[in-house]
Amino acid sequence: MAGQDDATTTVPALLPLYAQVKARLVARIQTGDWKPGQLIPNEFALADELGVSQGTVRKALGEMTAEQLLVRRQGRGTFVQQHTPESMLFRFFNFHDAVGEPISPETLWAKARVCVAKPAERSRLRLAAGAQVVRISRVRGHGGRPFDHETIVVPHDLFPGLAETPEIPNTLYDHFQQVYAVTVTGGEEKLDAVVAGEREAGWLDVAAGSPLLRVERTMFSFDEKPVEWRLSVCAVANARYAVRLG
Amino acid sequence: MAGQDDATTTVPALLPLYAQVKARLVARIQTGDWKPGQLIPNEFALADELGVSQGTVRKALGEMTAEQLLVRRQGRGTFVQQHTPESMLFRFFNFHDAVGEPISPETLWAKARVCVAKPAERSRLRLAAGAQVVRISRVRGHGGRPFDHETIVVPHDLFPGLAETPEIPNTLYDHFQQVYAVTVTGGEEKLDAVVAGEREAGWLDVAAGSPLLRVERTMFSFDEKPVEWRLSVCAVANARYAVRLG
DNA sequence: CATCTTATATCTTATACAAGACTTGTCGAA
DNA sequence: TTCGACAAGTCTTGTATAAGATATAAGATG
Repeated sequence: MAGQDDATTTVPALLPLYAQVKARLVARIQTGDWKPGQLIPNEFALADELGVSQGTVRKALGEMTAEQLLVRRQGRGTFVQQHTPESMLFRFFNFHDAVGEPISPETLWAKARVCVAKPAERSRLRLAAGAQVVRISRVRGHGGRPFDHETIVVPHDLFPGLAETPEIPNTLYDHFQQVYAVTVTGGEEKLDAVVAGEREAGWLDVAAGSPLLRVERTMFSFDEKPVEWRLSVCAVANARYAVRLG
Repeated sequence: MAGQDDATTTVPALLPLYAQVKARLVARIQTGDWKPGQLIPNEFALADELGVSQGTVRKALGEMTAEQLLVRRQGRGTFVQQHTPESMLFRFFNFHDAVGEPISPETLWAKARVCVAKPAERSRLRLAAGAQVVRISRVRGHGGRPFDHETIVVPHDLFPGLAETPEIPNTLYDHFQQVYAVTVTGGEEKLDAVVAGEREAGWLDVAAGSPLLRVERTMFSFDEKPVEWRLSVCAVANARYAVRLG
C-alpha cells in the first residue's frame, strides 16, 4: 500500500480494505461515473489508482460480480452490468409455463397517469406527503390469452415524462436504466391468493370466482432505495410461480 | 504444489484445482465421513493433506460456506452445517405474517402410511415402478387457526420406519438429518392459486370457494437427488409468501 | 478477575503462470 | 495490390502459491 491517506492505516478500519474498495467502486456506478455497458479499468490499473494490491481489488470486483453489478469476461475485461429485456426476464420474473420454460408476456393494453401518491404508496416508496407518482395500469397476455393485470407505481421525481411515453415498454427496468439512469438492483415479492371479482374477471377473461395469484412487488435501487411498487393479479391457468430454495 | 500424483499436473485438469478440492470435501460430508456439527481440520492441515496450498483450500471452503454446507467462525474453526428446527424455518420456509416476521406453524394433526408410489410421485422422486413411499398427510396451524394442509411423500427406502414414528416432527429436515443421515441441501417450489373445495374447506376451516395458495415443493440432497415431494394448500388469511428477488 | 498464550479464521500483499480474446505481422496466392 | 490464412504478440481475467499481519475465541496462568 502506498500513497493513501492515513485514515485506513492508523484507524483499525471499520470495514476491511476490500469492502472499502468495493464501496468506492459501487459509488462510481451509482453516480454514473461508470455507465452500464462500459468497460472499466483492469485490476492492476484500479489497484494502482486506489493504492491497494491487485488481490484486494479482485476480491471487491468478485463480490460486485456476484451481486450482478459487473460482468467479467476472461480476455476481454470487466464491464458494468447492463439491463436488457432478456436479462430482466430471467432475473426478476418467476413465472414459468408447464414445461418449466420462463414465459414472456406481451402488453395487451396500458395506460399511465400522474397522480398524488396514496398513503400506502407513500409508505412503500418512502415518499413525502403530497408527492406525485406515475401510476401505470396494464394487462399483459401470454399464449393468446390475458395473463395478468398490474398496477405499477413509481415516483414521478425519478421518472419525469414516463406517463407521456407513447408506448410503455413491456420490460420496464431496462427502460428505467437507459432513459432515466435508474438501475434496479433487487426487490421483494409477497404472494397470496384471491378470487377474481368482476373487475379482475373482465381484465383477465376468466369467470368471477376463479382463483388468482396476487403478487405485490417492491423494487430497489442502490442503498435499498425503493423505486417501484407493483400489485399484480395473475391468471395461473398455464403458469406457475417458481422459486428456488437455497 | 508438492507430493501429488502427476494426473493434475500433466493433464490440463478438467476442473480447476479448487473445484476438485471442493468436490473431495463435499464428498466427505456426503459419505458421512464428516458429520453435521463436527469440527473439520483447519485450512493448513487440509492443504497439507491434499497437497495443495492453503489459498486453494480457502477458495473451496468459501464456496461450500456460501452453499451453507459449512459454517466458519473466526477464532473457533470450520464446522459442518447442522440443521435445527429454527434454521430450517429461516432457510426453506417463506411464509411471513403481516408484520413480516416468519411464522412457525404447529402440527394440528398428522397421519403417515407406507404405500406404493403413484406415477406422478415416482416421476418427481425418480423412483422405479413399484417403489414404496411414505405418505404423510397433516394439517398445521398458526395463531389458533388451521394454516395449511400438506401431503408429503418421501421414498420409503431412505426413511424406513418414518411412518411408524409416534409423533411426526413439525420440522422434518432436521429429523431427516439426525435420524436418517439425509441432508436436504435445497429445493424448489412452484406456486399457484386454487379455490377451496369441500375437503380443503374442512381441513382449513374456511368457506368452500375461498382462495388458497397451492405450493408444490421438491427437495433435494447432494447431487440434486430428490428426497421429498410435497403438495400444500395454504389459507393465506394472515400470511404472505415472501420472496427476495436478487 | 485480569492477562497471557495459543489456535483459528480473516485480511492483505506479492508473484507466477494458464487461458481466452483481440490485434498485429507475415506470408503466400490470386 | 489485395485478400485470406496463419502465427506471433499482447492484454485481460482466472488460477495457484506463499507469506505475513490482524481479529476473534477459548483456555491457561497469574
